[in-house]
Amino acid sequence: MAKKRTPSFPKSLYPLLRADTVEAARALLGCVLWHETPQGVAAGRIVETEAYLLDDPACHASRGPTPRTAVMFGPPGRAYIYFIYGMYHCFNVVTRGKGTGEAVLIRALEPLEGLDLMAQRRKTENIRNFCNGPAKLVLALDIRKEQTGEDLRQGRLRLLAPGSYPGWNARKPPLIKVGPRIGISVAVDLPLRFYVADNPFVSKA
DNA sequence: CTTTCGATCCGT
DNA sequence: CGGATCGAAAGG
Repeated sequence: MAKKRTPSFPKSLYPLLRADTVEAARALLGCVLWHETPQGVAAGRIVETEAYLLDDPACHASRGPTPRTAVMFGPPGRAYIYFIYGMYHCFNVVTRGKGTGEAVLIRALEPLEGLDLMAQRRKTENIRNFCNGPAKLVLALDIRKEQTGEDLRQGRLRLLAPGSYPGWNARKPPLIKVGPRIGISVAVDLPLRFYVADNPFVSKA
């Protein structure tokens, strides 16, 4: 009988989250976002990210800490989830050390586990529409705003190593493409969006 | 207190 | 391309 592997946070990721947000945005591609609720587990591979930097007017933390963005100024590896457009939420991974407000927005996942739950929550049978957008993946995994501040190395909401599920060859990593960020009105031209080339689950090619 | 507007999604 | 929908944050 095969030994069942417990999903685990990639040890090498934490120093990177603390050190450099752009490198973190690249390194997060391929990692798995995993959420366990009373209904079961839903998980997907991260295929699209965006970096939000301190000196960047599009970054929520760029004008100093507020009640909403306080967690961005805390330790790395925590969840920052915010409410947007009156009806949606977006999920970020906090980066850098205490006092520095930066984060990586997770924009798209390739669905891996809990496809039935995702279909229910997203009210569609089309797998491509489960997690191909920042608010869509929050709905598909049923992530709540109250989970802001949770440590993504352990607990119900986790970041897992790329090898945690089949379908990722660390020896032959896919091409990473770079482009401008989406949905912002300032600093539009900065090349801070990263995505896996030729992946059908990215929100925009 | 009032106003503005947004790191989006969906149907047309 | 416009409508839905509401809280955070900036301004008076």
